[in-house]
Amino acid sequence: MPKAPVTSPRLQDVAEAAGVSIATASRSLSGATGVSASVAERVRETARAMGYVVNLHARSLAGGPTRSVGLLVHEIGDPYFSEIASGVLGVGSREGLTVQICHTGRDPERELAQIRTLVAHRVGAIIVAGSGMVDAATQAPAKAELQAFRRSGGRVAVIGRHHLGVDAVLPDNTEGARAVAQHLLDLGHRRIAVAAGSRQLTTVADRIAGIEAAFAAAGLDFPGVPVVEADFTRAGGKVAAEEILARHPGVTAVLALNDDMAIGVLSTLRARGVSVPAQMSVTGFDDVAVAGDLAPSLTTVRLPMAEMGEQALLLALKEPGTRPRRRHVGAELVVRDSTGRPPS
Amino acid sequence: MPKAPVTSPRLQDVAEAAGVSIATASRSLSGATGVSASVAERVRETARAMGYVVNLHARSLAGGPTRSVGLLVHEIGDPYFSEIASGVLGVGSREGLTVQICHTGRDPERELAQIRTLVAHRVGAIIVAGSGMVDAATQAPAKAELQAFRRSGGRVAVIGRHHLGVDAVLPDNTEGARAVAQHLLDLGHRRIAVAAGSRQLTTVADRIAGIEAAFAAAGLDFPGVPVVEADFTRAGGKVAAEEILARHPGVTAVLALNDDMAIGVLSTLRARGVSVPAQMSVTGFDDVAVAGDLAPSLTTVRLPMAEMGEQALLLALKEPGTRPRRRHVGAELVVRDSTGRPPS
DNA sequence: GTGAAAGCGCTAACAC
DNA sequence: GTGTTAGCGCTTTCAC
Repeated sequence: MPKAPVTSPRLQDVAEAAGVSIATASRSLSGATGVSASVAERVRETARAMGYVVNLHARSLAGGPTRSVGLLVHEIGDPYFSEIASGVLGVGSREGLTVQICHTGRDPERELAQIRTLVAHRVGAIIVAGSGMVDAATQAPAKAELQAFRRSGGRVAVIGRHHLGVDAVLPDNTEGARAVAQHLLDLGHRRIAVAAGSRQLTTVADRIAGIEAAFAAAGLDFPGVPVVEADFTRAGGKVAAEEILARHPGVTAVLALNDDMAIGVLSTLRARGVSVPAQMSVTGFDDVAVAGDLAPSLTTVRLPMAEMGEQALLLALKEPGTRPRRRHVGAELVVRDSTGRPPS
Repeated sequence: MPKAPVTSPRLQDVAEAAGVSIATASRSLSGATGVSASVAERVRETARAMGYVVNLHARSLAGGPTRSVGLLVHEIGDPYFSEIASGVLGVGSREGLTVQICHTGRDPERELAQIRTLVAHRVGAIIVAGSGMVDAATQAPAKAELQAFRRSGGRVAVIGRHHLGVDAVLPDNTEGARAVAQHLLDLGHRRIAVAAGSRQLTTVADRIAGIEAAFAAAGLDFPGVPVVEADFTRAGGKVAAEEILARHPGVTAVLALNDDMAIGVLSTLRARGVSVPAQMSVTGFDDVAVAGDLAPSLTTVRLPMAEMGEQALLLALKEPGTRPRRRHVGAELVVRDSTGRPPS
C-alpha cells in the first residue's frame, strides 16, 4: 500500500468538510463573534471529528496572541528552582500557556543565548528566576536583549534583585537573614561562620547584609566573622563546612545561605562526628520541601517559592505599567531542630 | 498576552540593509552553502548590528526544522521529575532545542489537554515522563492523540512502562524492588509493610511485583503483607505510616515505593518516637538527591533519573524505527542507615 | 452572518 | 553565487 503523505488536517480542510469558508471556520474555532451559533457548533464538531489541532506557529505569524512564556532558571534539578517552576507551570496551565524552561547554569553567556532562543520563539513573556549579579556589567548584554524584547511587545519579570529595570518579585532576603542571624545570637552564639555562595549573586550579597544588620543591632562586630564562599549547592556546602572545621575551630554555628548548602554542611558534620545542634548549630535559607524532614530538621527561612513563581508570571501577564512594579514577598524564620544553645 | 511583536527587524530588513536579496540573507544566517564567505559574513554582521532574531514561527511554518520538544511530568516540584527534567534540558540545550514542560498532575484528562497543546505548538517530539497506568483504557485517548502526532511526523518517547506503543526508557522497577525486599528479608525482617502509591500506576504495580518475587524466592508467603495505598507523595507516606502503625503493630520494616513516601514515613516515625532503624527499618526507591542526606540516610534503590531524561530525548530525536525501541536502565540497591536488623 | 483575499516572516525550489 | 517567487496555515480587514 502506497504511503499517502500524511499531514495533519488544516483549517481549510475543516472548512471544506463543514461546508463553510476558512474565515468562518477560523471564527468558529477561536470563539469569535459574528458566526451563527449553529454554524459555529457544526464547525467545531467537524474539527473534533477530524482531529484538527490549530497550528500555533501559523496563528502566531498571522498576528494571533502568543500562548507561551519562557522561564530561565539556573538548574531545574535544584529544588529552589523546581518549586518556583511548579508555581509558574501552575499558573501557565490555568491560563492555557505553555512554559519553555531553559537552563542558564549561572553562566551569563548561556543566559544570553537562552534569552535569544526565547525571543526567537516569540514567547509572550520571559521570566528570569535566577539571582541577579551584583556587578551590573555582567548582565548588561542580557539587559539589552530583554529591553529590545520589551520594546517589541514582550513582557519580562524577574525573581530576585536584578539590574534589569523590569517588574520584579522580591523576596526579603535581608530581613530573613537578619532574623536567622538574630536567632543564633539570641541563643548565645558569638562564633558564627557563614557558608555563602558567590558574593557576585545579589541573593548572597543581600543575605550577608542582613546578617551584618543583626550583628550591628546586637552591638557586635561583623568583620571578624568568617564568610566562606563556595558553590551555592550541596557540594559547595560540604566544601565550606570542611574549611570552617579546619580553619575556624572555635565556631559554634554555621549560617548557610541556602538550604542546599546547609544540607551539605549537615552531611559533612555528620561524617566528621560533629553533633547538631549539641556541638554545632546549622541554619539554612529558602525552606525547600525536605528541610523539615532532614534530621535534625533544619532551622531556616521560609520563602514561598511556588507563590513567587506564580506572582512573577502574573506580573508578566499584566498590562505593562510605565514604571517597573515590585512585589515584595516575606521571608519567615522557621525554627526547627538544627539550632540550639552553643556548647558551654 | 501581547500580540506578535510589532517592531523587531525582519529578515527582509536585514537583507536590504546588507544590500542582498532575502534568499541570500536567509542562507547566510542559517549557515547554508551557496553564499560567498564575504557576503555571508557581511549579512551576519548587519543582522547582529540590527539586533535581528529569527522568527521561529515563520521558519517553522515555511518548512524549517522544529526546534522544540515537549516534556510531560506529573509535577515538576517533585524531585523525581525535576531530575529527569534536568537531564532533558541538558540534552536540549546541547542540541539547541527548547523544552516546553507541562504538568499533568496524574490526571489523564489534563494529560490529554497538555498533549493537544504541545501538538498545537508543533513540537518536534513529546516525552512522557509520568508513570503509565495499568489499565490501558485510562490512557486510550492520550494514546490516540500521540499516534496521530506520530503519523504527522512527530516523535514520541516515554519513561516507564506505558501502553502507548512508542519508544521507551524502562527503569528496572521489578528488579530494584526485588533487591530491596530481599535486603530486608536478609536482615531478618518478616513482618514487612509496603507504603504504596496507587496500584493503577505501572510503576507501583511493577515494584510490588518485585517484592512478591523476593518473597517467593525466600519461600515466604506474600498475600499476608499489608500494602497500604496512599498518594505517591510525602504526604501519602505520612498517611501510610500512620495506618501501618495503627493497624499493623507488629511490623518491623516499611518498604516505601518511592523516596518521597519514605521521607513522609520517616517524618511520621520520628514524630511518633519510633527510632529508625533500631525499632523500624525504612526503605525508599529512586534515590533522589537528598536521600543520602536525610538522617538516618535512606536505604533505597538508585534510578539514574537525569540519565533517563537524556536517554528519552535522545531516543525521541533518532530516526523513528519500524518498531518501538526500548532502553533498559538498571536499578541499583543503595544500602544506607535506615535499615538494620529487626528488634529482637 | 459569511466569504474573498491580503498578508504575517520565513524557507526552498527554481531561475539566472 | 545570487535573486525571484511560491507557498507554509492562519487571522483579519473589507466586501457583500
